[in-house]
Amino acid sequence: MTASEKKFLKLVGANIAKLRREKGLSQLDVCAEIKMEKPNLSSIENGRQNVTSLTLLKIAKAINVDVKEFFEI
Amino acid sequence: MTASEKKFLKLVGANIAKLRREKGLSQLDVCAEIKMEKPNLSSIENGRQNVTSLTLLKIAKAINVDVKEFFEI
DNA sequence: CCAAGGGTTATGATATATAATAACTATTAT
DNA sequence: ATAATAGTTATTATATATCATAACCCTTGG
Repeated sequence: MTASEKKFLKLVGANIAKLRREKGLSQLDVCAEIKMEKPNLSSIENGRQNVTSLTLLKIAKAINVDVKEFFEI
Repeated sequence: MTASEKKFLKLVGANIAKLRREKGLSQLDVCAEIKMEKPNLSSIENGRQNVTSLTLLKIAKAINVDVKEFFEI
């Protein structure tokens, strides 16, 4: 994994966390809705995971945003 | 995989293919640049693959668009 | 003090994305 | 007719995302 790839995953994760908080949701709230364990969401929000499209879709639905918002710079 | 998830992957794949063609690139052009085999790109463009963020990043770079464009409805 | 809520880190099992090859169709050019 | 270009389908091996559990660090409230 290159440095720019790491940076990219960090950005995606940070965007998810930011949007989630703006909606007043905890990691646990989101996890409950999409049946994900909180360590895994944490891992994604911290950019340690090369998350798949469908996982992004589930998260986006849970926090009521469009997936594309996760990729805003 | 639910029907709406399938639909979502189809949309992402169709967006990739559309943007690639708009840039005048063949699947092989993109594959050469990102060292991917053409059956795999075909699989993604046809929505048969739950593509990861980093793979989307590579494709986006190769066709010179932002990843978020792959998620436009 | 201790319990609860929110988040992180580490780790192992299982499912699946990716990488790779071969064979196929269809179209276009020689 | 045949060679080349563009794309698809099928299949296998390997890498890794996901799922799951346990243990930890805060901060805040009782």
